[in-house]
Amino acid sequence: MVKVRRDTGKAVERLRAVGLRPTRQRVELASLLFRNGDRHVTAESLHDEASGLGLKISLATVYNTLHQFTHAGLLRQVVVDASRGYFDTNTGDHQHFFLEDEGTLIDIPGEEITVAGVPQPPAGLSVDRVDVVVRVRRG
Amino acid sequence: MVKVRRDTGKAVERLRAVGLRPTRQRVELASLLFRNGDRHVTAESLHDEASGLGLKISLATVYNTLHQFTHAGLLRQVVVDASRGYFDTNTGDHQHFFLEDEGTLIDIPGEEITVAGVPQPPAGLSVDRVDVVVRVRRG
DNA sequence: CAATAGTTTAGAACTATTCTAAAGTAAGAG
DNA sequence: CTCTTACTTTAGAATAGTTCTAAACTATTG
Ligand SMILES: [Mn+2]
Ligand SMILES: [Mn+2]
Ligand SMILES: [Zn+2]
Ligand SMILES: [Zn+2]
Repeated sequence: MVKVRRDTGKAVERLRAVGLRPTRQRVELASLLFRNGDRHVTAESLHDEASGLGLKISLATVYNTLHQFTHAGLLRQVVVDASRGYFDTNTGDHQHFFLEDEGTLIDIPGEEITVAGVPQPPAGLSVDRVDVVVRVRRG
Repeated sequence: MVKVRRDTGKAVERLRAVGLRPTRQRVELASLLFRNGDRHVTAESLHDEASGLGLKISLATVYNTLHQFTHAGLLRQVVVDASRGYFDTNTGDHQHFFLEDEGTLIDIPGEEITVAGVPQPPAGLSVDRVDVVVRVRRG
């Protein structure tokens, strides 16, 4: 008989696959982040969520973990707000609606949206990525 | 005989036109910002520039002034970096290259670049603006 | 188990930005 | 002009998000 608290197995595998030790904290955060579909979190929102579920983890570790996951390719960062950093579990080609009133992000699939007419970058530089943010408000 | 230290007259007019008192500090900053073509500044870069020219102005006033100019429609803000806020003297329709290594912005005219296929925003919300950031690096 | 490299964390430190409240100044009235 | 007042500037304190430090802890391997 195996005792399973949560769907922790997949998280452990996922961590091992990218060369990260499956510590309790990393497994718990990975479970929260990758359980369902795509998510957009800030360090503090994720920390609050974990704390609210009774998980014991420091904010510093949440920051460390989000960066490690990002460097491992499990997450990407999204810049939409000068005062908060967002992390996105969807690392594929896509763009965002940003609800300025709520501070929330909604994905726009990469197949739906297109950017045309990007001029050639200045000499010696190459395009790293093209980000589109559609800012929306009530009204 | 009129003593003119700088091209200060246009700045004074511009401030009066938007209902801002032409104080020494606002006139000096407006002169720096709007003298030549388009500029992209951070509060600190503008403060450094002013200080370097021997102008006496506090960083708090630079922040105040940049926000007042923005609210008056003389500037707009650009979000490209989670750790710094940029202000843009070009308030027209355009997008940006962001040189991630240097932290500098280059305009892309609005007529050159196009975004197609933006889905309808969620119910009750309307599009405020669409921002495109083309992130470029050496290589 | 023991040894060790990697990890977590409390709290200090940092950085960009905003706030406070006291001193200074532009603008209109007289 | 000069007075009066509302607006402005500013030094320094305060915030907020994030990173750093270094000491305690733990996953992994032999
Ligand atoms: Mn990083
Ligand atoms: Mn503002
Ligand atoms: Zn996304
Ligand atoms: Zn611009």
